[in-house]
Amino acid sequence: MPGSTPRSCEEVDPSIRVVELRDAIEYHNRRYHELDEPEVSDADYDALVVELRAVESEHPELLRADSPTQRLGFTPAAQFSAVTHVQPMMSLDNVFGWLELAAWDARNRKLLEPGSALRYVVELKIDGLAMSLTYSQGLYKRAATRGDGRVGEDVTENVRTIAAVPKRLVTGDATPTLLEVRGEVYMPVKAFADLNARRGEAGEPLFANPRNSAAGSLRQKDPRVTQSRELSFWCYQLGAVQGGPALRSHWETLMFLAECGFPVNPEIQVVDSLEAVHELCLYWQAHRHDLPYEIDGIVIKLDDLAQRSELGSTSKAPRWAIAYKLPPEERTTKLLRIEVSIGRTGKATPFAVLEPVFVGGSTVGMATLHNQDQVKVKDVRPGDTVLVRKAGDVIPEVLGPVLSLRPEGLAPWEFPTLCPRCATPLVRPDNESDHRCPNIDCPAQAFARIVHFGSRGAMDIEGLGDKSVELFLDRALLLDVGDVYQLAQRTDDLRALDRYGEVSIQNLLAAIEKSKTRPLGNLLFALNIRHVGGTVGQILAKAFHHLDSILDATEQHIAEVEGVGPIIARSVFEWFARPEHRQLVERLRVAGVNFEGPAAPDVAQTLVGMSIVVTGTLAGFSRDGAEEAITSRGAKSPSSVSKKTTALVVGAEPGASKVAKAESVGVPVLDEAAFVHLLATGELPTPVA
DNA sequence: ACACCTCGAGTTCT
DNA sequence: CTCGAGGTGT
Repeated sequence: MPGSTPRSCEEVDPSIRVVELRDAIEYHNRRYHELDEPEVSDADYDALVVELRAVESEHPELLRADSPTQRLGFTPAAQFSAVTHVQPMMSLDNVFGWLELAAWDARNRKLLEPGSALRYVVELKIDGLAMSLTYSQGLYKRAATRGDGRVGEDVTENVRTIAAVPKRLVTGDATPTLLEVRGEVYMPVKAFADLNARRGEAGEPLFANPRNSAAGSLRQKDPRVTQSRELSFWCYQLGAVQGGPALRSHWETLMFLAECGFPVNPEIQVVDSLEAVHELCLYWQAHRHDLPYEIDGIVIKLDDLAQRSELGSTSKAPRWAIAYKLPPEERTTKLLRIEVSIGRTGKATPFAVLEPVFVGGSTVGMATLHNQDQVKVKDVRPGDTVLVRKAGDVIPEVLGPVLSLRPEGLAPWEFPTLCPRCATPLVRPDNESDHRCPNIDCPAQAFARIVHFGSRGAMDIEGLGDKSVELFLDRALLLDVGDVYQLAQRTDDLRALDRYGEVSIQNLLAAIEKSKTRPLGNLLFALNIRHVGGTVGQILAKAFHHLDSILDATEQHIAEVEGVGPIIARSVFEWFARPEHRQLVERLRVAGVNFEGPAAPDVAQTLVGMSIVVTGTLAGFSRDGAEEAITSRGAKSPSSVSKKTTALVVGAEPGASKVAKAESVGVPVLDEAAFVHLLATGELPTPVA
């Protein structure tokens, strides 16, 4: 039996010893796992593995990708370093129906030689994570996420644990020296359900959907966790390749990949008419849930590789492929009851409490109904079966009742007359559509005010989220916004709370201390003045420079500010006129909160007069960071595209509606590189035809 | 008076 | 994201 020889590296040629050890470990692995007849104790087995790892780390040149130390995920990932893709991983343009699909096809035919016959490969768009796998001399070398398309994360060690990903390719005599493939890592619905069941039992938070679950499983520090998650993989595209066979069509490519040992989805089909493509799209639209994994669309690719290179790509996406997006899913569920929540300004918002239903990738239990009129227009009643969908893929929306299923004699819903929290009669002013709780001391309002005070864009106090605020209110550590800066004097009470150790207390107090330096615009936003949001807060800060100037200003004076009309002016003036608000301001002053206007701009004002909208995820900026980069250079950054928008910056996974709007009104669309250039120089890239 | 942009506010789930 | 409504320009 191999492996029983003495194990000093000095006595034995390491290159021979490595082979002995590998063979021995493989041998015992088989006895253990396949034959269920182990010959050695676990400790002896472990010793072999330890020795192999030691030899390999002393002689890295002997390390091989198919070594058991690698395959079994023993090596923890070195924390996801960045990988620049050899060929960028582009996203696909979307179409939403036959007309757009036909338009895509018509454009292709125009660009290709007249009368060319087209064949299409129709693939499922798996809802997982796009991945680039690299093989060197037929051995698994590296896995990288798509990232922003140009640079992704190195997840080699985690992906190595996925059984469906081949570690050694089955190639005949023609092993490509380098092979890069693209595919999707996903979690089968069954594995997802099992995982969540286990997590539920263990009291761990549940994953919302298989996609998030797969993403979370891949981002594990310890590959053994990834290994336990039953991830799988479909391969759908060949990337860079050196020394492979000559391929003329995508279908041939897929066959080649399958021969190499890559899992290729069995549902992939080749058809030669666009009508047939569309038929398949409609088929999958109806049968998406028959599959053991989730899909979010259909991908259509031109089969002929020569035609593909003739068509080429735009900066964003290849012309030769398109994603047929499945329409947002609609489901019916029971409307259990309608409740009313009270916001920080006292606004009473009705919302639907639903029997939880899985729609569009997550389980929905609640959905806003906006106001009384909306409830009336939709005519939804507690007890109804209602149609629910995702608006913009995220926010659940109640579309309306299924009248045929309405129980007999179901009464319309009446807006409550009393505040659900403090029982003060709700008021609805004439000509307004909102009900409000007029009681400024309503605990529901105080709660929402404090949460808002600490939120991002306002005083930005980490550790003062809704959970903590709820707890502090409950223990009377806070009554309202003004008490936040007195928390530092209540450390003994904080320590008495179960969930608060010394570290979290110090973190919270440090965050509160830091918030005292926020600029005036943030403070104004934080104060919960009606009609003063982030933007108006900045406008007022720019106009007055100091909180005391606003305190002293007349209503007319405030209304003269550009962008502030009579209604906002009155709201601001009346807010500062109230004694309890004056008192709050003095408490903030005593605590040492900064009252002064925006710091003088220390970046070049390259974007004055522009209006730049951002959508999707950028690699180098957070959402707020991008906005900050824009506004600090003198431009506006509204959240929607209009004719006046200077440019739309598109990151990964952009909002489709914004991109569509920008294209329809002719607003230039920039990628991140162009955005960076714009920030630095104020120049838009010259449009390419 | 009207059209059109913007903004505020509340919202869901991770 | 959606709705309502404020601000501005015609």
